[in-house]
Amino acid sequence: MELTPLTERFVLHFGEMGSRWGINRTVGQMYALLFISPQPLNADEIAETLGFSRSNVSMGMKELMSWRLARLLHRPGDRREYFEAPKDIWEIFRTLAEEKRKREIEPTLSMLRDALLEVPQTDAEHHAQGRMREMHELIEMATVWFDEVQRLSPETLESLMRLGAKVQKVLGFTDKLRGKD
Amino acid sequence: MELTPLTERFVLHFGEMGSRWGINRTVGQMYALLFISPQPLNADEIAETLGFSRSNVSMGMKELMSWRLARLLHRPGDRREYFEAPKDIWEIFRTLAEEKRKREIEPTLSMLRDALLEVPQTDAEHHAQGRMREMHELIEMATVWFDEVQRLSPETLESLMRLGAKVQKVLGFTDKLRGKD
DNA sequence: TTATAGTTTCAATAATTTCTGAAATTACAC
DNA sequence: GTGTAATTTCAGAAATTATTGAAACTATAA
Repeated sequence: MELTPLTERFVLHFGEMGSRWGINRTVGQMYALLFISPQPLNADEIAETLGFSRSNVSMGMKELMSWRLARLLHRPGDRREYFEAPKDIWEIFRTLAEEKRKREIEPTLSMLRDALLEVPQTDAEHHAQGRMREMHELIEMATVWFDEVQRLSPETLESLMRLGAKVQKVLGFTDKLRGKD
Repeated sequence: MELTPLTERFVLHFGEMGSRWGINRTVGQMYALLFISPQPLNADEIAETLGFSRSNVSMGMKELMSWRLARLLHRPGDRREYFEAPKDIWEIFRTLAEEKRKREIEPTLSMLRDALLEVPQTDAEHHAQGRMREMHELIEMATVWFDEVQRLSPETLESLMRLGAKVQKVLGFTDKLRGKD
């Protein structure tokens, strides 16, 4: 498969951004390629298009599958494995949020929970525990919120998002909006 | 400054998680230390407590300041620079979200905007552009939403969060809740 | 079975990132 | 100004992470 200028730009960008997003360059490119591909691709096509080794593609796809950003499928009469990226952009959004939460938030939440069970031995520990409690409460609240909101249908979520800050008015909350900084 | 077992655990955890969060181990530890410290610390104290080189602390603090997760202050009669982490947990949350958006989302949004201006030359490009449009729309919507909601006071935001999915009921939206997968 | 296409593993190495110590710079007190 | 404490810079060393190619493994067709 040949990349057109437009698709190449997209793929290269995902490669560059990969490191900021916590995946590596080649995995970022592989995902971008799957995302824009009109049909599932097999590992050789991916390796050939992007110019990576076959083994790198194998490992990269494993990683993408662990993020649930790629799935495996087979075509009748072809024993190679094909990969595709989930189509529904809302599903991708949710999946990504779930995986990030599992990897980047849960471990910390769990560490905080443990730390809060300890009996502080010094003033310093007492203070530190207070800070940890604040952190724990915020993260806990945000994740519970996320859990609940995630169960809404994409349509409702979209309406809610489009409502934005106006939700506050509609609900009759009183609030002073913050200035731009 | 000596770390107690409780604070050491917290600091080491932030070091470990650092790489998943896009900062490195030592910067993660530095932030954790500042976060739980009851008073501002100078660079030597940080270096000594965590066992890093003085120059590493200098670079680390620069990075934390670029994330607005640390700020500089001076004490009368002491010419060293002291650092502290913002106290308000909501402010931290907002700051982090803003910085992540700037670094991890804006560049992609901008690439997508450019790509969507191009006239597709082939079927493949046409399809790819369609996918990019979906991605762009979702990100755009989410960031506009975030902009607006961010202007709410922490109190309102907290009420809203505690409302969770019930917001949908209160607003009279009809929606079927999604099962747990 | 066996042959072989397809996939994965893994040790070696390439590339990148992190961290340090020494030198340079800056800021302040005298 | 000069001297010194504090900070930053930066080149190289150390550590980590990414990538490859060859070998091992697996599944299927003949």
